[in-house]
Amino acid sequence: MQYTSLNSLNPPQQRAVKYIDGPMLVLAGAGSGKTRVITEKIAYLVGQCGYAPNKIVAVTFTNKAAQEMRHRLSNALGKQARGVGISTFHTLGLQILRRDLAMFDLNSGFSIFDAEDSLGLLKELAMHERGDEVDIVKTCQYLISDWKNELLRPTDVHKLASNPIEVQAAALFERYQRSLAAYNAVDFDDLIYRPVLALRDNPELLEKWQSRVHYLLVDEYQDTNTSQYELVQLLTASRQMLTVVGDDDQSIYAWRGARPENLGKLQEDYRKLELVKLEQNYRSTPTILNAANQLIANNPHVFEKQLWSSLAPGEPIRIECRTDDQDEVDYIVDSILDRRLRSRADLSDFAVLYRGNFQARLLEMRLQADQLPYRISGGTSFFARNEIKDVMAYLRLLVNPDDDSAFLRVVNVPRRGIGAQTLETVAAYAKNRDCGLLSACSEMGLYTQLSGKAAQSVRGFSDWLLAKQRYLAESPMAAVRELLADIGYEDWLLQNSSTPAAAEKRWANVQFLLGNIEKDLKDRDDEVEDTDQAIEAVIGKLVLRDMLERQENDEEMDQIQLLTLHAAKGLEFRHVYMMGVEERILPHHNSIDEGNIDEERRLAYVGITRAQETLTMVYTRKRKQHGHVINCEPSRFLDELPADCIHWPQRNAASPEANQQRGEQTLSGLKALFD
DNA sequence: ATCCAACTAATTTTT
DNA sequence: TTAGTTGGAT
Repeated sequence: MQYTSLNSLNPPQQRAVKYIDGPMLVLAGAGSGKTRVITEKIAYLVGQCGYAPNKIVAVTFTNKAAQEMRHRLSNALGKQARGVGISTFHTLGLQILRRDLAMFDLNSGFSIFDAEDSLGLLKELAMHERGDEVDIVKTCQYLISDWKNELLRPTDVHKLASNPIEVQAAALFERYQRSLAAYNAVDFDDLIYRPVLALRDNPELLEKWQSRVHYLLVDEYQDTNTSQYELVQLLTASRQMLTVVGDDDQSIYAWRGARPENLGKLQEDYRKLELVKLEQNYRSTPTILNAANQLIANNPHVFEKQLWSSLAPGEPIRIECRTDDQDEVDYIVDSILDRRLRSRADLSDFAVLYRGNFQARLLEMRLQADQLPYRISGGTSFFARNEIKDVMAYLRLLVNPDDDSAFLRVVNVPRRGIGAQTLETVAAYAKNRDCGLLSACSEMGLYTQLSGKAAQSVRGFSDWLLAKQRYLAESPMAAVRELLADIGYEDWLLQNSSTPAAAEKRWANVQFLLGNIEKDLKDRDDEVEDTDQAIEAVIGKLVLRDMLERQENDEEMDQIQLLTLHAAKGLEFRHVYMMGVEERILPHHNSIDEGNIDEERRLAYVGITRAQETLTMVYTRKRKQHGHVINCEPSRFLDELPADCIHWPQRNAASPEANQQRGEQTLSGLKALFD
């Protein structure tokens, strides 16, 4: 294998790729080619250093990033890329759990609860005893999640809990974990939490995984939380062979447990840590980079970094003041249309970035009125769709009869006349017998407590499901298709959708899901794996939204991109518009109150560094909020930008309020004269 | 079981 | 303002 591509790397990049003697931290500024460095390094490890592909593991946060890396690696490495373990933290954790089911008290086919399932379970546990309010339970859910990310066990938390809600959450935590175990289930956090706890106090298990991971690479390291970092540390403890890539200036997820200080902590934990900074940016004009540098210089830094670019200077950053939110949207759209003609850009070269999703609403209305195609970030993801959750719940239940969450979702889809009363009875019986709801349904004893009609429905449901379960083992796809046909799911969608067209789309979503499952099952057939467990593995992966083939260009490709600043991380666009660059929005008012302006500044930094050619920042004087008009002030971040990089015509222009005030003053002055 | 009215809360979001 | 949720009524 030839490594001509190494020559096209700049010197720091080459150093990052070629240093393989010990732990290394790559500080990769925005647009400095970090993904390229990671993939080249893997190729180098395999091609030049004799590492077996399957002894290398690369971890990312999202499936999208993992896919991208896999794709790029197969370009660099060809067939050998297949052996390299590229996965998300959660998938890696899943593998650890799956490898030693017994150690984790799990049975094959165990379920993975998503946030919704987990909230449902917590509600069940908390509200049963006391009529607690939903938002209290939600707070508990967050607390428990935080604790898991900090690797605290229920016993640790009992001592720690300081206020009443924490005490309650701590009590819930313990019962919650027990329930999950009873359901043969884990939640998302458990996928990392439980493996780490086990690796921590089980030397044999640790050694086993250390010998599986000879070299570890971690992407977006600034986003790791405590448990993820601990996993990294454990896996690399013996060999100390790791490369982590990150950028403290792009840490924008502290609010969900990320610990950017993990970057600095590496220097303490790996004494021989080698450091490389990637400061050459290949994305943006020097004007944009200077502004970004200057802005972020206001944040404290462990590692200093100066991005530079060898491109032509480029246009100044345009800062626009508009009278209100409608005017803001009109300006942006008009400006995009104008620029599209003048610089012969496609609509997809334009991105509008904002702090909160609500800001996209007006923009969407205007774009729709103008019939301009756009793509909006967020929205209900594929797996949040009801039809997908329904089918997934059926699959989960088939594979794991103890999954009560799935049972409850599915029991009346379609309506089977099994009401709340009946379910109460089943649940009570199941609790008594210490078994899952579905198992309870096949016990004779239950039917002494149910009336004829209810008993018949429940019986029918459970017998039918058990038959499908048997069928699933011999012919998974046929079983699933038959199941959906039996319940008349297509018709059910038709009845439960607003329009026939919507129903058709939802049914198409289901077909898409089935297609992906089928494909993944086939892929598994090629490799040597237990067919019996294949469907279980496929469903487990599906819950993690892994392996799903992107449903690409079902519509137009040339669309204006509408994104939150968070969603924009990692992307780039020729022309970027940042809207609502105002106090209380871009430094968000909650962050102002809590005093963490730094993360908001990083958010602005991420936004600015998305732009390749031009950047326009817009703020308004007034905007409607919750139905009321409020006055706005330009963001403090605008004042932090260097004057020679910006074009700000309306800077210090008197605001209407100031004018009005002045008017009132003269008026009162006149009054005083008369008095 | 289903539907409607009233009430509430309103950053960011992946797995 | 609006969307989503909850509780009550039919």
